[in-house]
Amino acid sequence: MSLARIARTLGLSVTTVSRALAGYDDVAAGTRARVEAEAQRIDYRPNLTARRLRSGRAEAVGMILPVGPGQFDDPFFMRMLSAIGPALDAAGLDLLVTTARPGADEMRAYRRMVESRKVDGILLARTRCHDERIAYLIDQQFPFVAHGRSLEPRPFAFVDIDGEAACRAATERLFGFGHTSIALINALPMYMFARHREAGWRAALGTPGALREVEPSEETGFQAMQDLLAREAPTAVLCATDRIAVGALHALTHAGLRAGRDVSVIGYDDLPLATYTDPPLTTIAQPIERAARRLVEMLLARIDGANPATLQEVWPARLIARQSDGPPPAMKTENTTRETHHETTHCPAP
Amino acid sequence: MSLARIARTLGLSVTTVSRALAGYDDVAAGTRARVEAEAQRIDYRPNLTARRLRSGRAEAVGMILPVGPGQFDDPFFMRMLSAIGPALDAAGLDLLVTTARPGADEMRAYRRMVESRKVDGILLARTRCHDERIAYLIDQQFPFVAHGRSLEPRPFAFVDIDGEAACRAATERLFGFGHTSIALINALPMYMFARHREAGWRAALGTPGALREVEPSEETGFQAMQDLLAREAPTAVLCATDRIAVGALHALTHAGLRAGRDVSVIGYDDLPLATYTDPPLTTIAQPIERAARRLVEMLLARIDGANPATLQEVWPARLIARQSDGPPPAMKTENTTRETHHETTHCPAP
DNA sequence: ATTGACGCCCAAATCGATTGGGATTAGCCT
DNA sequence: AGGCTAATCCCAATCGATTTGGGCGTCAAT
Repeated sequence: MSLARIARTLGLSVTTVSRALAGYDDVAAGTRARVEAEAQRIDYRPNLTARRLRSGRAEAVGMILPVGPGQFDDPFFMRMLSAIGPALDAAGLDLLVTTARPGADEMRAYRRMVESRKVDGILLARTRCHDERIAYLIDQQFPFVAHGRSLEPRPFAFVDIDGEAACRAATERLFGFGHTSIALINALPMYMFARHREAGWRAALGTPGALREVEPSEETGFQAMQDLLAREAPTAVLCATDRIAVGALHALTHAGLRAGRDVSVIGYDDLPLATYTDPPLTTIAQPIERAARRLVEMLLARIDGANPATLQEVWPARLIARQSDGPPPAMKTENTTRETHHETTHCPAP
Repeated sequence: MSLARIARTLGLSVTTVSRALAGYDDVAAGTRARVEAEAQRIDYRPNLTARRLRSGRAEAVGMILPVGPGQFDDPFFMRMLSAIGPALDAAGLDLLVTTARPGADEMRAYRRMVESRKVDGILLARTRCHDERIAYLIDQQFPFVAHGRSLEPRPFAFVDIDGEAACRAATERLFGFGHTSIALINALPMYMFARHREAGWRAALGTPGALREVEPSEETGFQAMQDLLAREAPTAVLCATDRIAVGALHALTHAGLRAGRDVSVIGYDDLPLATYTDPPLTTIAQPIERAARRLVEMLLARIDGANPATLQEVWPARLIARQSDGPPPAMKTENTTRETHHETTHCPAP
């Protein structure tokens, strides 16, 4: 309809109009000017579908959001989407979002996305230690990048945050306060990030304490903390996510304990909320937005055929000290120099 | 490549293969069986791009997420996305997500989406009283449905939650406790939902109290509450969102006051978090997921040409009573029957 | 035997943009 | 004049599926 319309109006062939607009140099300057003027006049937009059919490229990337009880409103994906959006926009790519509940549904969603050729590449988040999705995409040689590592032996492109170093630093901070047994309420060990956080916790000097593994949410954090209080009664607890930490804080309140005084709590994610818990939550901040932008860059490179082994980055996280941690009760009076609100500590790389 | 491949393998024409697969009745039963078997064998998937080009339909709907400081991780959109996903899936539609920061950027994103014909319809959320996006889409006669109403005089399809009735019920509940002056920390009045919540607050019996209007977040809720405490010192505060309420609760703690005893707080949204604040937050729950599914149904109807005036629904919200509200301090001893955890009250329709 | 009526199948056009391989013309050289 | 090059422009094929408008047998009715 459209290229043809310009061609008809100007008495040219569709070919010439197309080439004029595409910048070929076998179009006379005057002709090109006429074409451009007319295109401007009728506000011409190439039909993307036609272009896609011809070029074989979808000019879109896909992302599959896990949905289901407990994770339907995980703030994490929203932050990623927000950062990915503008980056893709700049590259002229669309973002196709599909949802799938973990399980059989999920692989079907990936297969459909790959086979239908609706997208040129896929963004994958919340990687798992043994990740069927990653194996499938590598098998298919389909371009993708992951937020997070995996135990998959074949190389793939990823950006990850160094949760191990961050958790080691957080645990050492707690040991530094004088705690002797530090519990970890972790995410399920199927998630790669959980494994890294646990490794950091274990790598810290001193004896690690009790471990709980839950699907992260306020509810599960609450329950895990209640359970810890009833059994091991730790004086410090590292939580794999802020949502877990919120539940844990509530469990403390519920038990008549005060976080930061009776029991230290450190979270992970630095949700906006974390400043406004009671007490404000010491937590670990990840540069999700920057990571998301880098993921898009990498995906473009992968689509252009870049070697995935050269596209692997691990970025540092940083600890945001607030008031939910401190010396254990027995030592309370000894240590008077508390961290100040919003102090920032950079975790060292491993 | 594909239909043609089946045709070549079977010695048929592309036409016949297409018609066999599409269920036309001018294909012999045996031929159809052979075609279907072969399609199965090579796992045939029609090329969507080609189908789209031919049919002129994009088989996709779009949604534009507002991004920018303060709202980048609003849980609201994530919940909508989660519910929209499966519904679209069932209808065979893709979801194209774009991001835009409010302002000039935003309208450009809408225009691009409409003009490029990348989508057949648009889902629009967080409506504003005077909403340029709605006006534009109506002007263009482009199918869309909104989550929320607007002051736009021309009819358009929407599902909205009756925030007015909900807020009136919440305010009356507070009056019922014996509060005499009830403040409202509202969202900015440009948002239609804010206007409705304010209307409900005003419609309740008794004298309304102080009003604050903020871009909803924990931070702004915190500041507004501090300001209220310094000036009007209300004994009850209704918050337009749970994020505001979280900030408000923190401001109370900060001031040495206890929510639910010294000052009553009611939120709105029933985030998963709300159960785990201190004290657990009395709030208003919206059926976002069901609404999102209905929005998809409506959008399909609109794409098929349905009259938007017949696609307008307002659904009730319900109050979830927890422990952040109760009688004002002076009357504390009189009232001993407190609402129990998780009690549910249905708000009457207006 | 002619005429319909089916039953089954196919060629070709179509959607809109892109592209390889010419075609045409003018200008220049020998 | 014949030959060549360069500058412009266009034909036709292509991407893959859908759809229009028949074509060609076969069989029954007239």
